[in-house]
Amino acid sequence: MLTIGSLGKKTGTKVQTIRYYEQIGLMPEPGRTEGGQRRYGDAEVDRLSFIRHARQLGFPLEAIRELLDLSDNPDRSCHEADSIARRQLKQVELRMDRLKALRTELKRMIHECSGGNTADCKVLEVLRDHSECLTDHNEIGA
Amino acid sequence: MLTIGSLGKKTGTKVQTIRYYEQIGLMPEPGRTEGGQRRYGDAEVDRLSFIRHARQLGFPLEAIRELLDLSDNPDRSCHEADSIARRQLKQVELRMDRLKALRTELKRMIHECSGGNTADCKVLEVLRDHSECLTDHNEIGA
DNA sequence: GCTTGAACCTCTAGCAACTAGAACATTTAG
DNA sequence: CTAAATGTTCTAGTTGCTAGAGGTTCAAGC
Repeated sequence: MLTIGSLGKKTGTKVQTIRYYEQIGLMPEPGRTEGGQRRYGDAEVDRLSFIRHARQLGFPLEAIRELLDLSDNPDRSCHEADSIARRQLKQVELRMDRLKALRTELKRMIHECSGGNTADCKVLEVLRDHSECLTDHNEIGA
Repeated sequence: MLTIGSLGKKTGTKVQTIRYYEQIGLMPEPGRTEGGQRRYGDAEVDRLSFIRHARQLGFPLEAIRELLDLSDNPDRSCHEADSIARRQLKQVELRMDRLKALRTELKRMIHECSGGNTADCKVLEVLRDHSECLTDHNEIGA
């Protein structure tokens, strides 16, 4: 039986985060000692590892909730899990495209900075006048 | 003189967002009508456009605050604006690297999904066992 | 058995950058 | 003059945690 601290160490998760996952129903309410401290078993280690791994891959918690649900029902179709993963891939690709445009613009901005005073600073100039931009960048909402 | 709604339309900003920027001191307190409604002039259009454009390039509001400050003082060195932009570029490149690793892993996951039931779903399997991963992906904190 | 210190407990509030809604006031066009 | 559109303030919600206050429990050493 593991304390919350050792579970955290085993899975690379902060203690607060584990309690947060419990609060939002992503982790089950574990058993407690007489004194009221949480104690975890192997199933919880697996579940938390799953969650953390999915988070590292950028899945939002709601998607992870669905994936856990699918994982708990081995007879359901794999199709749903597949489509969640595809959705996530789309998100990642969308964000990559946006970042690519941003990088282009930022590089151009910096490249042309001559180093005088701000009156003729290229960085500020570009920010002042969007029409100087070549790419269609929009990071807001990414 | 523009109402807050027309300023929003002109700059592609939601009304609430403009008020939020005012609240955190990024936009100045504008003049008001007798009835208490905000009215804006050209200077505010420029300032808000600057903010929005910087946001589109992913600059955090605190960086934008500094950039606006520099923009307001034309005799200060361009160097600071330049280094803020360079910092932003670093961030963008870091995030791109992470996303690249994520994409690789997600693609591999989906590619190998055979389409049966979840008992032998590759997506879930990969999430369960990190050791199946080839790349060092970590999107958390990105 | 007792003490001590690390780790645990709950609860609240904070982060970024907005967004949404309630409940009410003002402005403007017909 | 009325009605609709737009404005006002205030509060709370979003995502995914993180930090702190103030108190309790556990395990080890003596």
